[in-house]
Amino acid sequence: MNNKNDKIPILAVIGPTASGKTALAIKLAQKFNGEIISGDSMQVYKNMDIGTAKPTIEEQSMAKHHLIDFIEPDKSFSVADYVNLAHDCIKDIIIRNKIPIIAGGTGLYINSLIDNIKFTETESSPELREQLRLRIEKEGIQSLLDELRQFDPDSADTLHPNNKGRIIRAIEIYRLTGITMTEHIKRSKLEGSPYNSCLIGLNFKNRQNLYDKINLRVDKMIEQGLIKEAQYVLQNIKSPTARQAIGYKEFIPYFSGDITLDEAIDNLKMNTRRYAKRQLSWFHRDKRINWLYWEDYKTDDELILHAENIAAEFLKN
RNA sequence: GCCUCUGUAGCUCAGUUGGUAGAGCAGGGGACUGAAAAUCCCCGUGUCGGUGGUUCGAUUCCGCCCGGAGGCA
Repeated sequence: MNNKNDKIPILAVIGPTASGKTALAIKLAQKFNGEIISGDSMQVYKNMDIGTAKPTIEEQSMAKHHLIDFIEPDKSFSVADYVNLAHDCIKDIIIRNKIPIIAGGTGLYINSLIDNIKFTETESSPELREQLRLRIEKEGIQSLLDELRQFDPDSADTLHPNNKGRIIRAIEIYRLTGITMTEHIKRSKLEGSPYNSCLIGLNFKNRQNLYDKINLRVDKMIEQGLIKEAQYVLQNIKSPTARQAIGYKEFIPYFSGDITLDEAIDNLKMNTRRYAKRQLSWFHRDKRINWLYWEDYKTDDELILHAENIAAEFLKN
């Protein structure tokens, strides 16, 4: 008897940015005695509160939040770090007899966690990447593709020549571990997952409604002082990770006087919309997700009630 | 009131010496295994303002009408 009852049950609230994940996750946590584990690649960083739409102090007081606001923006952080921490987090929550609830919009992180994707021990090498980047400048991308093809023809065929980052990574992983990207992906999935997860996806039927929400939220962020926060982050933090975050990078040309504030805000809204679209692309391929659309309910409470029923049904087993 | 310019994709505009049209941006779809809020790929049918006329054929030429900008009174 090796059915799903042997597995650890976890709830997950996913969806594009500004779809209402935080609020629903808190409701579920309150209802089912749960604790929230963030599935967000940017909310892990300190000093980036407004721009990453981190749960407020008040929201954090309503439910215990994990993996938020704990790492210096100058430190590097990756999926591998995330899953290690999150697995421990889940263990801890289960021991204390509570329900783990994943909430976030970083598809790669969340899928890697719930599907128990295994990463190698070896960390990445910024030096090697820089070296390969320089080689592209000198010799062109074809040179790297030729090298890659010698040991990993599958990756060489699949990767688009313009996708330099992935090509560099495919070479890096082989040089560092002796294992090709193709082989690594295969092995990463071998173990199977210890979790049985109930995935609730939040979205709007009309894209425009999502975009209205996004635009509105950006305006709110500005009111809350995003410009000041961005100024601080851009001045004090050199790591590329923090500076590439939406809500910060858009202000670089504003602070340098190249565009107006209104232009920066418009760009921020646009980049957030595109990000939401990419998030949806990622989540759409996961057929396990129970999608709930706000327009299908007369009130927000009705959607929340429905989500609670789905979760209750799931947890019963 | 008269004169000139103008009306083409959601926006800014090309263009067709008459054979029903194309760029940029916006937007849409997709990929994704150690910086993923990153990185990358694919996608352009729209009553060519309306209506009559000339023509085998009009978005293109002509008339009238409607909308916009400027000039003269």
